[in-house]
Amino acid sequence: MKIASWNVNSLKVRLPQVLDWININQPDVICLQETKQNNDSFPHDVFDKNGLFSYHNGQNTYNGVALISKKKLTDVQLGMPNFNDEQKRLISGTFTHDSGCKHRVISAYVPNGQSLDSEKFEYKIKWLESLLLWLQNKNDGINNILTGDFNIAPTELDCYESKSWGGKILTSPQEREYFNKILNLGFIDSFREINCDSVKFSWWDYRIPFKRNLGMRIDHILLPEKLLPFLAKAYIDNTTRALERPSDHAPVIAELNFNS
DNA sequence: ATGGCGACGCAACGTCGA
Repeated sequence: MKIASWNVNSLKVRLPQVLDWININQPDVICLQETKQNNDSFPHDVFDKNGLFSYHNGQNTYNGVALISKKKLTDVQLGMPNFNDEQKRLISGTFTHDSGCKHRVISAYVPNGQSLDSEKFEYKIKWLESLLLWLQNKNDGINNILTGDFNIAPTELDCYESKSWGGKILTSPQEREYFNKILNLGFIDSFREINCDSVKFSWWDYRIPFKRNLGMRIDHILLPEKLLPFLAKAYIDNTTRALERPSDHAPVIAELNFNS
């Protein structure tokens, strides 16, 4: 099973790149963030034509999350019932393997937070609290695969110039504490499991030339601990960042091998 | 080099992202 997560920063602009990427990489499920469009204008027909099932929790201008899957998903839910959120930042659905085994795949777009003393940061913390509660209550026996743009660089390895960023938004102790609280629910950071000490990024500011590689690793695929024995690969495809008119984020990928 | 770029809504440039 190949799972990918990509903050596309406008699906309207990035749709051709997303289709190309899917055709080349053949993910079973790809989770998108920042589609920046309403459900009415979502290109379900385009995905249909490519033999893909698509599900969207949409919003114009900001936010918007989607699941694109080779198989039909069940129990698709928009948002978190325990948090009445005007911003469309979460969608989940259950993927059933040929074996009958089920996995709930979650596409999350965690708020950015702007700065530690802003109201947006309070909203980010509230949002993360709700996510923790929601995950705790999802104890129906189906494994949760939590993917998305977390807007948190978990450790110093995940951020260029950790001295200058240290403590600021995306790298603060508070945010990292919440990331660890999520892990403590029984998740593993798939990328870090496979790449113990490598420095790789999933986002690069548009204003700094990509070739300088001043980025952060803020997009993640978190797997239930019990899936660790099946984790074959976890990586970031930063080639998309060098394309013409790129998203500022690159796809992150985890491959699970249930056959051996 | 804490500068700069890109998307959006809207039809000029302010807001937001990370």
